[in-house]
Amino acid sequence: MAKKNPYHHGDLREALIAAALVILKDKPAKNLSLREVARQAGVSHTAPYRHFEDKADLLAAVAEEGFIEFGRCLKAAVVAAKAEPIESLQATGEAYIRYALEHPIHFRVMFNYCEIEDEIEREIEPSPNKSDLNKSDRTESGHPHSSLQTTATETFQTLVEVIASGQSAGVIKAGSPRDLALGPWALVHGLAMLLLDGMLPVQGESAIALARSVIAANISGIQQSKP
Amino acid sequence: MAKKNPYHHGDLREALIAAALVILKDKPAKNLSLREVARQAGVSHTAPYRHFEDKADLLAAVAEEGFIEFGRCLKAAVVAAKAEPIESLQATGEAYIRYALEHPIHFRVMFNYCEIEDEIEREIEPSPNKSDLNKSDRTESGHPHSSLQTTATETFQTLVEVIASGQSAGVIKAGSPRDLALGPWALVHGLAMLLLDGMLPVQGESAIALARSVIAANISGIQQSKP
DNA sequence: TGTACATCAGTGAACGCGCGTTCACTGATGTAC
DNA sequence: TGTACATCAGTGAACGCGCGTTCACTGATGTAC
Repeated sequence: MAKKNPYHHGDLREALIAAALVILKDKPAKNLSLREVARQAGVSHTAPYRHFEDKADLLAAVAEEGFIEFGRCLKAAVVAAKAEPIESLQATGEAYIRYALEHPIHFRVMFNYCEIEDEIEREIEPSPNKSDLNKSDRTESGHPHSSLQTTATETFQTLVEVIASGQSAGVIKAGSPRDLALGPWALVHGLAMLLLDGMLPVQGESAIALARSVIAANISGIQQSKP
Repeated sequence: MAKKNPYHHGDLREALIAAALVILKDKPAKNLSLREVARQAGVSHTAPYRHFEDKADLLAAVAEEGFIEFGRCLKAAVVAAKAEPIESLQATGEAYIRYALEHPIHFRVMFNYCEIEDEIEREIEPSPNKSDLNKSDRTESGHPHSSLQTTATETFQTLVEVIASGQSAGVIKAGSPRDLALGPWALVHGLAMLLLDGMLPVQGESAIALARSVIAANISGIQQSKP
């Protein structure tokens, strides 16, 4: 119904995340303030505190949203490649790059988040009697936002499973699937970072094409050599 | 001679860079303020302005220092590997990882710098009559700190040259050396990032060992297949 | 259906803080004579 | 060797700003009776 100025927003939490994304479009990941987010969302500067503990909490929400969609993209790529492991590996790599290029804001928040988190932890840790600091939305591991870590790890699992099924099919060489997955992962991750940082003189679809060939070369390095 | 409290510092510029590195050890790359750097260096908070235009200028100096040492490490690796191109490639990759792990602060500043720079540029650009903004220490390209970009590009050249010499020796497959270099570069870069961000459950020498095997697999993907 | 009340999302004034930046200054150092 | 002066690195008070955080509040909504 979208009333003009409703006192109650409806879904301010989502609106704040959306506002953060708008702001992050214009300025680099850091430096965004909760006040600015509130301003962008058109609410008072204290309203965000009803939904997020602090800035890191908001960014964690952005990152989590990102990881969920990211995981969806990677899995979709595997599905689209049917049961062909090598094809799946190639498709997953491309999907990785494509996601990074199409959602640069999310991607940066997702993978630069640890820095912010480190800082928060350092600020908290000085007083070691932590029992009174255990806020309700912290998970049991004691690590704030470790559900985020879990999501990230699960995403990587997609790749590990593809490798494992490639080994079963005899097209990928033997070894720990985790270790074997690391190469492709690092490759696409590094490529994504370099592309986002503008270190490479390519953009758009030609960046995808470049990624495709680089990924292909990398995959051939872990393939089972044919007799 | 180290007088107690000399009015003139001697080499405040270097001292400020060193102070920044100390601060960056404790807190993530962002958020450091020139005031804090001055405090750490034991000078008044306006003193840094004698040597750096602003925070980005100081960070650019850190990054440049990093790139110089980084380039030195990579070239040393090539030299140590004599004229063996595959060996050189492997050694360069290892040196890349080793540098990142041993100089995490520099490495992060070097490769996250673009974000800061973007922000600075956006702040400057709104007024398009740029002639009065051309500070003397900006290079002719108009891009602030583009000497930094140059240094970064030159560093990458080390890798391209190794690829090219590998092609001459017939041990690396044909194609644009630049494109072929991109895979190994992205791989080691991504690996370095993932390691620094603590996304992988390895540390120290075992991280190097892991890197070694991942790099080896990657190299085999661009080798000339033997008849 | 109406009334009374609890709940809680969002408000806005107020605070203290660290920051970047300015500006007139101070005092060490180098140089000309 | 001594004096006078220019230079400029570093000082410290002052400013305005946006931030995070607090706190008593307001008013919309849901529920019990």
